[in-house]
Amino acid sequence: MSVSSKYDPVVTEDKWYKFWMDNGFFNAKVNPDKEAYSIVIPPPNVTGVLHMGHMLNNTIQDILIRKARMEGKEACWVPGTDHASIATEAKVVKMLREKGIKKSDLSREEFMTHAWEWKEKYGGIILEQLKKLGASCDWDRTAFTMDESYYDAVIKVFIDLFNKGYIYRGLRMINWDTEAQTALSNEEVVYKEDGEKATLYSVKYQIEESDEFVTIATVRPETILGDAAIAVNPKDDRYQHLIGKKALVPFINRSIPIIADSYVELDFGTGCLKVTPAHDPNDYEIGKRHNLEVIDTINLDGTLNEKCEVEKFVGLDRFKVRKLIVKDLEEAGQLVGQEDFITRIGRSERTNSVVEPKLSLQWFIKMKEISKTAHEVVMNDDILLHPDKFKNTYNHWMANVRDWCISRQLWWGQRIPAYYYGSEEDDFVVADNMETALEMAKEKSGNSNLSAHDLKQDEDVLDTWASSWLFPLAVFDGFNDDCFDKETGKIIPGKNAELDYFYPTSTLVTAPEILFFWVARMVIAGYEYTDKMPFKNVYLTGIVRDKQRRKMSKSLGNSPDPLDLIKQYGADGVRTGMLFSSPAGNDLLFDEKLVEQGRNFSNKIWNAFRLVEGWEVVDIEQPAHSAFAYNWFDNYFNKALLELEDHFTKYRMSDALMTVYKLTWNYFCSWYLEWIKPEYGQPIDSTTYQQSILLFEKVCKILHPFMPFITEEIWQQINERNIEQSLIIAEWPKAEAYDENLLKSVETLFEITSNIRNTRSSKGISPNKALDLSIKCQDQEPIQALAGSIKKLANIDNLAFVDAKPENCFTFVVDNNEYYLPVSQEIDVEAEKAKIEAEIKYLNGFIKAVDKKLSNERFVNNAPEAVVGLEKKKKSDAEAKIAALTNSLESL
RNA sequence: GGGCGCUUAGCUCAGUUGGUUCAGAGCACCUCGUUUACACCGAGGGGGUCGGGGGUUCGAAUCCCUCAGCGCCCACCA
Repeated sequence: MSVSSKYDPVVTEDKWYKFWMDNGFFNAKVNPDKEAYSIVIPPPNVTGVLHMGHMLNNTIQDILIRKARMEGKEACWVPGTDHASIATEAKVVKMLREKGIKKSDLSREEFMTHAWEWKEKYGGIILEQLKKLGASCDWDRTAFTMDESYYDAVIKVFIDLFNKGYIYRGLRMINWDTEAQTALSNEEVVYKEDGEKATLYSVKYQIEESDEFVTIATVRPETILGDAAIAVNPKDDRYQHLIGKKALVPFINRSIPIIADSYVELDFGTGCLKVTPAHDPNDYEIGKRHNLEVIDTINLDGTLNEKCEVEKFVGLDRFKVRKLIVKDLEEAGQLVGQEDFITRIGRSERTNSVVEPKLSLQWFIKMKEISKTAHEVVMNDDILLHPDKFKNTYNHWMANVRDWCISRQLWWGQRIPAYYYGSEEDDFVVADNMETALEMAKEKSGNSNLSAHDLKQDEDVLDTWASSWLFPLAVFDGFNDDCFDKETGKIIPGKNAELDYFYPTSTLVTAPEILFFWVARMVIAGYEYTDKMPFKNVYLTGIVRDKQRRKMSKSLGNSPDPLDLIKQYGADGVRTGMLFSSPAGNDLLFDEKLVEQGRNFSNKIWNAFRLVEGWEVVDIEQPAHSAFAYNWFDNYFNKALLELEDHFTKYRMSDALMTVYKLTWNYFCSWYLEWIKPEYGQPIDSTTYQQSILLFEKVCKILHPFMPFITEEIWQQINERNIEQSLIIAEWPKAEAYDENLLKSVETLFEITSNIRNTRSSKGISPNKALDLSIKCQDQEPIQALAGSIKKLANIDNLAFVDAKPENCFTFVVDNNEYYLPVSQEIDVEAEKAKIEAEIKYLNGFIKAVDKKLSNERFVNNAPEAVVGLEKKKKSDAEAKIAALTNSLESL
C-alpha cells in the first residue's frame, strides 16, 4: 500500500482551506429560498494573538456553522475585531515610548495616525490564525469596531440615547489612574490576591470647644485635609454624647460635624470613621445622605491642590504628603498609634499605579429602564443560556444593574459627540458634526454670535463595550441612513435586506466572564433598536486552564502556542482534543494528551480509509453476513444520529463529539469493518464495497463539522467529485427510524462474540486459531440468522446445534442458550465448575433481593404495575439463566 | 457580608419526571498480542455505593435538613 499509515495533516489542511475559500463556500448572502443561520464572532482584540480560549470558542462556532451549512441553511459567520481602546492605546503608547516619543508631545491627530499605522501592521493577525484552525468565516464581512460605518453607528446611538434621555453627564466616584490619567472601569482595577501591606494610623481629632478628643483610624492620612465629617454608628453607646457636636480637622482646624450613620461598624477600629466624600466611594455615599461638603484635595496627577489648605503640601504627590503628614501628626501629638495592616489596594491593570477614587464628570447610560426587556427575555427563556445555571447570575446582575459609565479618557476610540460652548456644566450640545452642533448651541445658549471657535468637542472617547454592544446590528449595517430612523430611534424593518435576513442571529458563543459586559448589553441594544433579540441561544464556554486548574496566562507561561499544536497534531486533532472535555460552562482542563487523542482519532479514520481504498473489488456474490452487517450499521447509524441531534439541540458539544467518536471508532471500525472485511488476500464483492463507501460517506458527513480537513480529504478521494459535490456543502443526513429488534439481535451477536474472544483470551487460545462452536438452544432460528456473522467475527470454523454438551469444551451462556467451544486441550474441570458456580451464586443473591421486594406488600401495592412487572421478569430471567447454568454444570 | 452552584471510578465528566442488572462514558491503569488498515493499534480485564450524617418514601446518586470541602458572581471595613 502506497499511502502512509500515518495521517499527515500538513499536506491536506492548507490545500482544502484554499479550496473552500476559492470556491466561496464560506460566503453567505440573502437567499429567500433558504433559512438563515448566522453567528457573529465575539470580536477579539485587534492587537491580540490567538490563545487557547479562542481555540475552544471558535471551534465550537465553526462546528455549529458547518453543520448548519450542511443542513442547507444559509450559514453566515461574521468575523471581526474589536478596537479594544485601553489595551490598544496602551500598546501604542508603549511602542511610541520605545521610539522615544511621548504621547503628551503628540496632538490627538498625530497620535491617531500612529495608532492606525499600528493597527494596520499588527491588527488582525488573530484572524489569520483562525484560518489555520479551519474557521469557515465569511471573511468578506470582516468587521472592525472602528470602521467608518461602525464608528457612525456608535455615534448615532450615542446621540439617540442622549435624545431619549438615557445618557447623562454626572459626577461620579470613579477609579482614577493618576499615571495614565484616565478613568478605569471596575474590571480594569486589579487587586493582589492576599492583599497588600499598609499602615493603619490612629489619629485623634479635637472636639470643638472642648478638650476631649475622638480617635479615628485611616490608611490614607493624606485625605484628612478633605474630611467633611466624623461618623459613628447610631447605636454606639460610647459616642452618643458626641453626635451633633463638631470636631476639628488637624492642622487646619476646619470644623466638621460628628454624625451618626449605620454604615459605620461598631467593632472595627475605634468605631469612629473619618468621612472624606471626595476620595472614597462609601464616604461619598455617606456625604450624600448627610449633605456634606465635597472637598476635592487631589489633582488628576495625584498631587494635592490648594483645597487642602496646607501650602507646603500643594503640588506634592499624595504618597509624599502621607509621609509628611504622619510626621506632623506625630509632632503635634495627634498620632496615637500605627499598626501594620493587610488591605486590598486597587491598582491599575495597565500601569500598576494605585487607583484613586475620584469624583469626576463622566458620561453615563441610565440602565434600569432600558434593560428591563433584556432582563425579562432571559428570565422567561425567550433567550436561552447554555448552561442555564447562568440565568441566576444574569438575574442577579440585571436586578441590581447600575448606571454604565461610558466615557474613557483616551484617544483611541469613538470620540464623544458632545460640544461645549460655555463654562457651566450644562453648556453643551450633542450632535454628529460641528455645523449642527453650532446651530444647536446658538439656539440653546440664545447667543447667535457663537462661532465654531467657541465650540470644543469633548476630549473623551467611549468605552469599547459601548461599540461592541452593537455588533450583531452593526455588522449588517443596521444603522445606515436608509434603515435607521433618527426620529423614532428604531431600525425600520424592510429597509435593510441583510439585517432582515440574518438578524436575529442564531447562536452566540462566548465566555461567561463577559456575560454582562457584552452579552447583556447586546440584548439591551437589540431590543432598544429592533424590538428583537440579537440571538436566540447563548453558549457559554468555560475557561481553559492547565492541568493544575491554573488559568492559562502569558506570565505563567503555561499556555501552549495554538499554532504549534496545530502543526504538531493537525487542526482536526486540536479541535477534537479541545472538545473531548469541555461541557458547556465548565472549565476545560487542557492537557496535551487530549490533543494527542484527537490526533489518534484522525489516524484511526485515516487507516479505515486506507483499508477500504486498498480492496480489490470484483463482481461476486455478496456474503449474507456482509448484507446483514450493512443493514445493521445503517440502522445503528440512525440511532446514533438521533442521539447526536439531541446533543446538538441541548448544546452538549462534548457529548455530541463522543457520540460520533464512538460511532466511528467502536462501531464502524471495530465492528462493521471487521465484519465485512474479506479474508487476507481476497477481493471484496462490489455490493459490499459500494455499501461500505456509502456508510463511510455518511460517517464523514457527521464527522465533518468536528474534523473538516481529514473528512474533506477522504471524501474527495473516496469518490470522483465535482466542486458542487464537496463535503463542506454535502447534505447532512436525516435521522430515520431504525429497527430496534435488529439492533437487539446484533447485541446478542456481539455478546456471543465477546464471550468467545474472552474464552480465547483467558485460555490462551490465539485469535488466529479457528474453533468450532456448538449451541444448545430452544429456538434455533434467531441464532441461525447470526451464524455467518458469528463465524466471521469470532473466527469460528463449524457451527452446529446440539442437544447435549459435547466432550471437552468450554461453556458460556447468552440469553439462556448454552454455547460450547470444544478444544483439544485438557479442560480444568474444577476451574470451569468454580466459574459457573460463582455465577449461579451471584444470580441467587440477585433473586433473593428481587424476592424481598416482591414479598413486600407495600411495594407491590404502591409501585406502578410496570415496575412490579419488571421485577417479576428480572426474577424469571435470572431463574432461566440459573437453569441453563446448572444444566451445563451437571454435564461437566 | 449577600447571592448562586458544585462534590459520582486514578483524572475529566454523563446520569432527563425518584423505579429495568442504574451505578455509566472517555482517558489513564493491568493482562495478552509484532494478525493480513491502524502499536497514534487490537482483544480482554480490574476499579466507585454516588463528600459525611440524618430524614421523607414500598423504593434515593436523584427529594428535604444538616455538617464539611471547593468554585463562581456581586458588594466590600475605614
